[in-house]
Amino acid sequence: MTKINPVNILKEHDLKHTKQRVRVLEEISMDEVAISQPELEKKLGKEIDRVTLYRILNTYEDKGILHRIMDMNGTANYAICSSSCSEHHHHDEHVHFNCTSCFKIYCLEVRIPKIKMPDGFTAKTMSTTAYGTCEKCNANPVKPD
Amino acid sequence: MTKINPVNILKEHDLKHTKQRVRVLEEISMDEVAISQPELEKKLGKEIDRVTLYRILNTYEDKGILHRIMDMNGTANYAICSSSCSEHHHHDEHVHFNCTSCFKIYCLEVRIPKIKMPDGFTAKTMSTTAYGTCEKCNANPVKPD
DNA sequence: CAGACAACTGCAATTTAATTGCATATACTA
DNA sequence: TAGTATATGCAATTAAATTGCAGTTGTCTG
Repeated sequence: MTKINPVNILKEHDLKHTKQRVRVLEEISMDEVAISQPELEKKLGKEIDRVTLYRILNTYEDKGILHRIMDMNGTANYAICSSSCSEHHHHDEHVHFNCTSCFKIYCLEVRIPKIKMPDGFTAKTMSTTAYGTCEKCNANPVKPD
Repeated sequence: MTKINPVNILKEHDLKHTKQRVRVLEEISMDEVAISQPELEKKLGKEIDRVTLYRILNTYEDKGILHRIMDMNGTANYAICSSSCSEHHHHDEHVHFNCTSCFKIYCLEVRIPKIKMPDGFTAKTMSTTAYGTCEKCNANPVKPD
């Protein structure tokens, strides 16, 4: 995962520079895996109001700064978008890996293969998630934190 | 979509035959698209208690009778599993199509292509969803019901 | 650098979704 | 058809998400 600069990202997207917004970006870029809304809330709950967090995440998603990955429970997970994402088009068409042991979600460096749609169906975007055990959990079985 | 017989399905899975369970299967097999929990609740809310519906859906999923597809909003959608599904393994590895206009979810007759995982990652199941406009909405732009 | 405007944040209140416990009703078995 | 196990419905609870609004904080301009 490339090193990101929260302040630049905000500038690039015409967003005001506030400490809450910077903190959210810092936290999300901390780890190379996606982070869930509840985890974020747990980590930032003391500094950032619950509602503000929702709003920041929505703003970031709209602007193409984050992409959102739903896990099997319908919980939102967030990861930094690659630089080619824009407000109007997300280029997050890589495969995600959802570990069923530690529940982490990884953005893999694997593109989603082209799939031919049946007649009449027009696909704009694709989402693929693999479920299984990740490298860490395969190495040493571990419990979620 | 093959014609299903609710009573047989219940028998095959050692589930008691109740009118609520039959109704849920009837309703879900009505259409060839997956149906969301809220839609089901809207349709069956007069006959079946909200809580009972949750429980029936969970039971069916556990037993491999239904498979659950999460849409972009984290809402659960349900479709009848192909007959090869069992309690311990779902064979629903076909591509889903989520229409962003009418919000229907289709189970396509397209298998998810094999994708090679990075070293250390073991994938047990895969899920692929295409987002776009379905045949009906392509033919005549329409609003969701 | 100060003032003004627009936008963001936090709090309170509300809405919506999901879960749990328990009493009653219902299916299956002998 | 009586007995038992299980499913259902209701009430209450817990959790998640949204909305409105007042007060605060950034940014721009003069």
